[in-house]
Amino acid sequence: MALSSTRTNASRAAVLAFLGTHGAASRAEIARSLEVSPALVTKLARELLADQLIIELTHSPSRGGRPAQLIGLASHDIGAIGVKVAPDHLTMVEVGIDGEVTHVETRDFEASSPHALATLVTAVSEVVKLSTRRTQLGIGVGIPGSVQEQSEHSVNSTQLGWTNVPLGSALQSATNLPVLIDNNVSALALAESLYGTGRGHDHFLVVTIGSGVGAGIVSHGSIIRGHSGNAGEIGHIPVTTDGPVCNCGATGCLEAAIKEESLVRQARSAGVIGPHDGIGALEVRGAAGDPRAQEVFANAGRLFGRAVAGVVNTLDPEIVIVLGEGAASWPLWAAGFEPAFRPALIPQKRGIQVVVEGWQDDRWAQGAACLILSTPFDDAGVSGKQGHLIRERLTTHAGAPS
Amino acid sequence: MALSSTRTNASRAAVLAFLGTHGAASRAEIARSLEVSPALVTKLARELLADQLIIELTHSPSRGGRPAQLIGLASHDIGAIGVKVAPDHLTMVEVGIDGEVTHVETRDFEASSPHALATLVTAVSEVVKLSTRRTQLGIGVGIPGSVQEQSEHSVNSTQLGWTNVPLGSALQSATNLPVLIDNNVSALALAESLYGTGRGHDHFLVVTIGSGVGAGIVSHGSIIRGHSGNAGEIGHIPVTTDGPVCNCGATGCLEAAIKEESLVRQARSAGVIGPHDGIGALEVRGAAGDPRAQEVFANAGRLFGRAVAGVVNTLDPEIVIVLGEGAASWPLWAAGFEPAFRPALIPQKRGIQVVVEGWQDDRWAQGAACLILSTPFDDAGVSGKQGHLIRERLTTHAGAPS
DNA sequence: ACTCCTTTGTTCACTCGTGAAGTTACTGTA
DNA sequence: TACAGTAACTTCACGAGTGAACAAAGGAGT
Repeated sequence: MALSSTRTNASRAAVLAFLGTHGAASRAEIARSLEVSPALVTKLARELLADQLIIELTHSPSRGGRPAQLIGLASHDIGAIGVKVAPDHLTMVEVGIDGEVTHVETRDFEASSPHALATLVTAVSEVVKLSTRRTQLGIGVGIPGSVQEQSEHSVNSTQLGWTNVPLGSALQSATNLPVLIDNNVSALALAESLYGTGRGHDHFLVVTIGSGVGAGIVSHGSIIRGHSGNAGEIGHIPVTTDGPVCNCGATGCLEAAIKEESLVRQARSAGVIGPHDGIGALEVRGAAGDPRAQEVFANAGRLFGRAVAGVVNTLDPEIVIVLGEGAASWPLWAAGFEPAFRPALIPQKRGIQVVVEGWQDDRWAQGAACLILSTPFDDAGVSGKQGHLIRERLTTHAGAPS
Repeated sequence: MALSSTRTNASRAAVLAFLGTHGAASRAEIARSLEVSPALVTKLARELLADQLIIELTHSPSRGGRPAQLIGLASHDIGAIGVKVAPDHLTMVEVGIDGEVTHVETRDFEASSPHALATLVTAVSEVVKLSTRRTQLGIGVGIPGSVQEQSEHSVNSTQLGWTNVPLGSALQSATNLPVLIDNNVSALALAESLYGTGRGHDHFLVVTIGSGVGAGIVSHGSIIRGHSGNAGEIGHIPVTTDGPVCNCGATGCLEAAIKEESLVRQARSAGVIGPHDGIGALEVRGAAGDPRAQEVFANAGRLFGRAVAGVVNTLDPEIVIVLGEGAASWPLWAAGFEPAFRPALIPQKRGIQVVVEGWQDDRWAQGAACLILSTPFDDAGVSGKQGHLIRERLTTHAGAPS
């Protein structure tokens, strides 16, 4: 076994990952989805069967031809760890290879503390240790910021106040698992394309609203990261000529105008909520029918709508997915969003579908875990050495108990 | 030969195209640029030498190791035709495989005429017939609009008033050459990445100003086209809440505010130029120092700067290239552009390079020709059957005269 | 029951491309 | 002048993946 581990056999891993994310499938279906020849899938399936990594299931009813022989994973006891790093808390999840979250854990965290890195490593290590799953493929981390050298170590994030923090190598040496780190919204987009609404769409946009504003861009089936990993920073699209000064230094940024903190400030100074009330109180007011509260959201919706329209015109996605803490109060946003958004699109795009997803807090962390689960599909090998390790774990340790 | 033509040998074509676009190079350099192994280049070079498609040139001086043996194309008498289709005129060029324009021809054209298609086909056929070049790889066409099914036939363009015009098949059957059609700005971006400033950059933005406003997006080395081929329509980013009604039906579109026609209208109603003067007169006024004319351009520059800043924040390109008829008067635009653009960027991007290219009118058509010249590099085979034909022509007909 | 059609899955010969190891031909240094 | 260092190129054995042809297993119409 030690000798044969040199050959990584990328497509073996891809087949396993496909069966995990998609569920049982026929050889023909796998070949079509992974865009390889049926001949290859036959060969791979034979090998994987011999290694007891997959099993043959029932035949599915024929649709005018030979009925398909479904194959599925021999063991679903495979998964990954996902970590969301926020300025004030950590969320860690364990997910199965089918994307389902099986364990959630949230802890307070102070990103600006000098012990932040050590605290994070300890917390993640504990989650790894506590896991009952037989095989963990790796640890995915989503951060509000960018990563130098995709899949490599150092992390930069203005929101966290981190510059060149060697998060990757620290986690890796502590847990002995492969580690991938990426921007949190990009990770979310990845999750949508594997398990969510983005499935089957080659071009879509994930936009998030909440404590910040961001976008994950999927084009031609893969994530757009940009030259320095900063793609998707739609929070700093200029939308007004006045408005508050953003912490990026500019005036009129989308984010400065519509992030939660800003909505709260507007509402407080207008006397809609008390000087110590937060976004929750504002939402309650709006839902209860207070027109001044509703106007705060509607105004944010209008600005957001115009900005997103610009992005849609520029990138031509097939659908737009709205996510984030703020999505919970979308009905309030929508009053301003829809009338601002649609008319500002080019005519061909005015019918574009906008999907608002119910928000669960663990979604970010689940997205981070998808960094791991999606590597086997990464033809270009962007994930480099870590990706290699993940594929190796998948094709080696994922067999049925013998 | 007929038998061996079944194997297309994609990388043979890629090597030839690389030598054409890049100039003579060593095997090692080719391997690095095309991201293949040196072993493969050795093998391919041997074959191509045997077929007399390439020749060995001088050794280049060593830089501390074995000196590189340069190889170059046996014949540079290879080229392509590029066609720019505008509402009122056609520009056709012949370019060499090195990207140089060797022949230009412009004709009046009425896109809305019922005979438009026939006229276009005749004009292009004549250029093909007149060509003295021994091998034409194909015909590239750039249109202001989108193409259904990349590399296939039918064309949609609101600017031309065309819906599902079978331009591709018409040109192909008339000339018996491979034909590729694409959006004109995307084609321009392709030209920049092959022969221009974009060379060596994996992420850049080409923005054009003039009778319209558009963008070509290159990300991770390839053109972003979007779900329905409409990516890059930055002309309809909303930038003002008032402003003239755009012909897309919306109010406040970038294009409606800053296209030439709009600048002229503003200048006329302000009395800066006479009621029958055009953009040329306005530029002369501005260059001569008329502050009112300068303000028209500066205002356009401001709007443009803010919009482009939003796009840069969203896509994180490495450089921005400004092109188009309007680029000739860039100094006038710049007065408004720079102070609006830089501060609106996220801090990491404030140093981004903006390159303004001197404008030649045949540039669009040259870009279109690059659709043909770039196909050998198209790994994914987006260009489909036509791409196949082009590669075949390149590896078959491109030999030295025997 | 028979034929035709459709779709799935398999076999086989073959090409493309690679990694590893070695060879060639220079520059720079003791 | 010998030696190490460096980079370009070559050879070779091997694996991954494919196209083409075929076999298998059903449905639908007659």
